[in-house]
Amino acid sequence: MRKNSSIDFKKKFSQILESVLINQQIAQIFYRIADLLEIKGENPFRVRAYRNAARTIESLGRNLQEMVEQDEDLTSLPGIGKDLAGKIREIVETGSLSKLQELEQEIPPGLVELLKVEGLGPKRIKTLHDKLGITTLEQLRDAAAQGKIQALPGFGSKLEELIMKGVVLAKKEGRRFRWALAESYVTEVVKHLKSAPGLKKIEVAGSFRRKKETVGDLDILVTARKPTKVIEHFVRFHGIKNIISQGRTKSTIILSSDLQVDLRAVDEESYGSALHYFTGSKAHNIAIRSIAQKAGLKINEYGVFEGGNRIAGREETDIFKAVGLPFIEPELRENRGEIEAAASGTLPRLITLDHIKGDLHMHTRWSDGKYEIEDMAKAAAKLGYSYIAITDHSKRMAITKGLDEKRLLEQVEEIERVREKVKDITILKGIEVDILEDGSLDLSGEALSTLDLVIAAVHSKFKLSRQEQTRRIIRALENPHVNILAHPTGRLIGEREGYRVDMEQIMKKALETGCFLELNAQPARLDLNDVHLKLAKDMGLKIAISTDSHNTDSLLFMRYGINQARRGWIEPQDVINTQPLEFLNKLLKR
DNA sequence: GCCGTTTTCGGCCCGACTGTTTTCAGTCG
Repeated sequence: MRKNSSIDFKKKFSQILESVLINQQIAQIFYRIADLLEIKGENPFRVRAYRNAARTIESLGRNLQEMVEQDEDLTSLPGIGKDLAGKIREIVETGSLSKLQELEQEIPPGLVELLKVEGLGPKRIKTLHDKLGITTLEQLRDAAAQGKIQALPGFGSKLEELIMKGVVLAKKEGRRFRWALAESYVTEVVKHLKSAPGLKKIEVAGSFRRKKETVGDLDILVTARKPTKVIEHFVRFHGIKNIISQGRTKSTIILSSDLQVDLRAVDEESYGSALHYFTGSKAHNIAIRSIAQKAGLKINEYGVFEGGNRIAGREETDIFKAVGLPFIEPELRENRGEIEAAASGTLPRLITLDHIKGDLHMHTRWSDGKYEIEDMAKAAAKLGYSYIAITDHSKRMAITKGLDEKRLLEQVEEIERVREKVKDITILKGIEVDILEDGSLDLSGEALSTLDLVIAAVHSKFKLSRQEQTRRIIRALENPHVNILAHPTGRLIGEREGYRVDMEQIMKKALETGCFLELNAQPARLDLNDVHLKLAKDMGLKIAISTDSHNTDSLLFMRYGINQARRGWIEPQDVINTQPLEFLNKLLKR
């Protein structure tokens, strides 16, 4: 009896395993419930509870499915109480949630889509539904076109116009910009703002300052003699598609790229608190304000207040001081434990670009790179590095002219010649060898044993099941020649999901075999992500931050890798290519 | 729905802008 039910359980498990990554699935269900409850007009704090829980789950390193299986106490997770723990259990065990099904019976699912329309929130959507029976974006568009909306109580012609525009944009909504791309817009907008009359301070806050891998909009904070002048100047930026709002201290524009930019002007005496406030994250801010509240203080973007008196706010550190904490780096401000760490004096001393001593993943003309070994070495030496590794593709990557055993040997000889010519940097002999479908490697052990380091990578068969893909990679890590697993999930931000793997298992295996995981610094990869990095750190697994350069310029991508590493709480000693060559070589002897 | 070194009940971050208003609701971040 018991045995049977456990078999059923396992069967259902594996079905879920096959479908979606369970944590993401659960978070999505909770977000959806929050939207539905909001439209229903439920208690906003209940709505927030679902969103908080979803955020916790998204940034959880552990696999919830395993936690349920091992009967761990889910209520120890922040924002998860008895009720939501039960719901998580239900999702893991049955693959769905009855509460969600009930809500979707009750509320037309199309209404959730309407939330994406600018200017429409739960209250207005409810009115549109109750008075006009609108349940879809199409019906909304038609009603607006027929002038039916402006006649509703609380609505008017302006709002109707806004909705008309909003319906078109709603479909594109949700687009996020890779950090590096956002940076190029930041540069332009900031340059424009700096020519504004009377501008004093300027800083880009928001998720951009937190170095999030993608950015939804830009938040720019300024101080100025006459803020309205700066805002007037702001809305004259050449690349504007649309001005959403323009007030005395605040304005929002949409760039022609569809990137939204918010500008906020504050007084000097409020600059620090405003910077903290607009840097976020929202979850971090709420947590900080709650602490302040308990201490009888009030924190808003204008300062820290006791009674009616501002007692601080000029510097960002003032905010932390007010709640008895040391400064917390922006990259950590996600309410993922940074406040607790600050309180206990265990904040990480985050890695910086200066700590990097070399780059362990790059390509040359021997495969799909654009430059010679010597060019790459000289460019890296200019960056002040003391070593690099040349890691071209192996033969399976035919399209890249990947190396077979014979050409690898030739390349090794070539590296030895270049070593004679370029003396101010050490060139390590490496390879990025393909992991074949069964987990074996694309080159013989004999060939690999001549090298200083071996990076193994998945470049094919992305669609294997989670179990098969995990087994494949684990087998590769068991190969005694392998040192580093490149871009461990294979994702391309905004383009391609990663292949499905059990990252915890992979990390355990890497730790056991003396392998390392790569943080690939290509702006489209940033693979590992912040949550995985934190997991690696917590497990004591070291990483390599590498640019995977195919030309000399992209050696500079290292800084994107550093951004990501900092979001993952990574310190210099967690990274192998911060180490001097001698120690690195020891680490590479597994 | 969560949470608790003043609380197991009664709180839950806080302000700007817009449009529709004649004093404010709704949305947004």
